[in-house]
Amino acid sequence: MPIGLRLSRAAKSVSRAFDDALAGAGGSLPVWLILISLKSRDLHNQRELADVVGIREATLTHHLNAMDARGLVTRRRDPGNRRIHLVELTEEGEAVFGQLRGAAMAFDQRLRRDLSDSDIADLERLLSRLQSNVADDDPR
Amino acid sequence: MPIGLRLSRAAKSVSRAFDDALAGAGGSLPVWLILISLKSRDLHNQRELADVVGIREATLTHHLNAMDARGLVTRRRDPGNRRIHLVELTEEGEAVFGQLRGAAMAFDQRLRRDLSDSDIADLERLLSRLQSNVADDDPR
DNA sequence: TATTGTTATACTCTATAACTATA
DNA sequence: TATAGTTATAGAGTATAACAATA
Repeated sequence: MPIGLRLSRAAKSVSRAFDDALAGAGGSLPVWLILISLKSRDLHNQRELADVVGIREATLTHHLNAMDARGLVTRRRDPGNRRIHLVELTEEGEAVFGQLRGAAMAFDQRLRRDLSDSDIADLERLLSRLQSNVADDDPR
Repeated sequence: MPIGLRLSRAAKSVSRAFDDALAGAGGSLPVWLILISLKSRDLHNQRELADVVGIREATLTHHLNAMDARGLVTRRRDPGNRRIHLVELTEEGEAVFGQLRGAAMAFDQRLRRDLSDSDIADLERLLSRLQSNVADDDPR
């Protein structure tokens, strides 16, 4: 079987299970990616955030609007450069982040079941290889 | 980094590149999965086809409608059990299948670049493990 | 003019529920 | 009643293009 198809099928199963886990904790994959990016990286504008998450700026705006409506984030102008919107987590946003992190960690435990550290290292190495093998054709 | 996130990111990159490759050959992932399933398996009804592809029956009907409109497949009643619709490739469907197979094989070559047979075997083993680790929660 | 982000719009994939036809 | 498939509808995620605000 083509390795792309194999990866695609595994990723579909795993992604769906992960989506379910995140949904059970009040989130979704894009919301989780946005929250964890905001928490763990020093991002200077929405363009960088969109890049990290792997989506377009307009798509990010769409998600931020929904997260704003849910009270998870606020956007305010950067006084130093008023074109830039500083995205910040609200208290509710922090709470949801904690929930999702818990769900993601539990999911990770389940995923790693029966896998040794060296298995994980192999997997990460192989996934990185695959990713770099298509990188030239995936400039998004 | 959580292994689910790592897989998710790799799969996103690879899937997008694969989608692009298939789109360049006149198809898409679901169309390719449906065509290859029809060609390589002995399926008895649409329920089985949907299962193999990993989608719902109604979702499959949606794709078959589009493929029918494009002239890739025909559906006719099974004379032995008129509830069953036999899905068959048209000449055009065969041609598109060939195109997509070519694109998929070329993509696979690119994906395997610098990977040994044993790397591929490792990857398949690890992906299978991940898949089985979430299988109980992914009955779709 | 260039940069940052939003709005408007639309597409793809997916799903659930209700339905038709057949057994 | 049960099975096979379709239709109707909707929702999530994504994208492009045109726009407004700021520099």
